[in-house]
Amino acid sequence: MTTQPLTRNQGLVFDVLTHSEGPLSAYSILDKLRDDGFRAPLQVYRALDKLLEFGLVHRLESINAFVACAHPEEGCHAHGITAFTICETCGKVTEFHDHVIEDRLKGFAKDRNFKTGKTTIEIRGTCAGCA
Amino acid sequence: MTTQPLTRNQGLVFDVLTHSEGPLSAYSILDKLRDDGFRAPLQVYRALDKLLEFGLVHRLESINAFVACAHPEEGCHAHGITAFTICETCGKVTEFHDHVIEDRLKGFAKDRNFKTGKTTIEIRGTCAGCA
DNA sequence: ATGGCAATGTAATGTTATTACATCAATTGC
DNA sequence: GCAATTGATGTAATAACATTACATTGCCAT
Ligand SMILES: [Zn+2]
Ligand SMILES: [Zn+2]
Ligand SMILES: [Zn+2]
Ligand SMILES: [Zn+2]
Repeated sequence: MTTQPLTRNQGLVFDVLTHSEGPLSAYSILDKLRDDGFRAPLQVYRALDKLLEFGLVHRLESINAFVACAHPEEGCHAHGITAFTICETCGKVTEFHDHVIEDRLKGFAKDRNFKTGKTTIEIRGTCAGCA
Repeated sequence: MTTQPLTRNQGLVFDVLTHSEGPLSAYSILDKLRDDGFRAPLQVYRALDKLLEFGLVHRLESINAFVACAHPEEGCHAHGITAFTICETCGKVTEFHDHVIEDRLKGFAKDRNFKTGKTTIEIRGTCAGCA
């Protein structure tokens, strides 16, 4: 896999996400980068778009937030469908991959001639530490 | 299952969704109900909250939209986890339930003592008719 | 009748995301 | 070298989605 060098803005955003305890909204990323010259949401969204494309970051649809990939060495694209648990108390996110689920979803789509684009699997609840 | 009688606002919102070809955003529901006296987003969101609670409507997290349940007689709560395919071309939504996927997700959560709340499964892509 | 409760009306505000347009920097082809 | 192209950036404005706050209404049980 050929790794793209990140631009300054992409690097800054990725760094913020990597060092964050949990997922962040685009606007909280913006706030954290004010001192680095960020002024507008678009600077964040543009960087995020690229990072998503590279497989370095995931978007959590159910909470409108972004999180660094758990194994960015590979870029997550190699691993097929990504699923998440999201703790609603502490914000902790766990990323996992399940081939049975993936095969099942692919089978359903294939049976109906549905051409799959992006698949979202997110479990919201309470993690072991917060129970 | 005991069916709640819907209030006027709940009934109007449910009716709009039931007669819609595809999913609708809260604000487009609002627009369709102007003539019925709706003035503010909150009227829609409050009705939607109840309809979601009753299992008559689903929220599609990945597109910020709402859709009537495919089998509202039962209330969808009886059927466990609900998954969707969403056509990005025509907007068509198909609802399905898969016990293998459900068991697999429950197993993952149980293994980690993660207490599951709501689970989202959404496949975005292109339906057979739009391919 | 009245106290409690769910639903409603309305305004204001907060949060998330995109459009539009100008500028800058690196690369390519001549 | 130098125009043309391409990708990234800066900035402002606006659109789209959702919630908070507070007043009011209608209903039901005591
Ligand atoms: Zn990942
Ligand atoms: Zn937690
Ligand atoms: Zn349903
Ligand atoms: Zn379609």
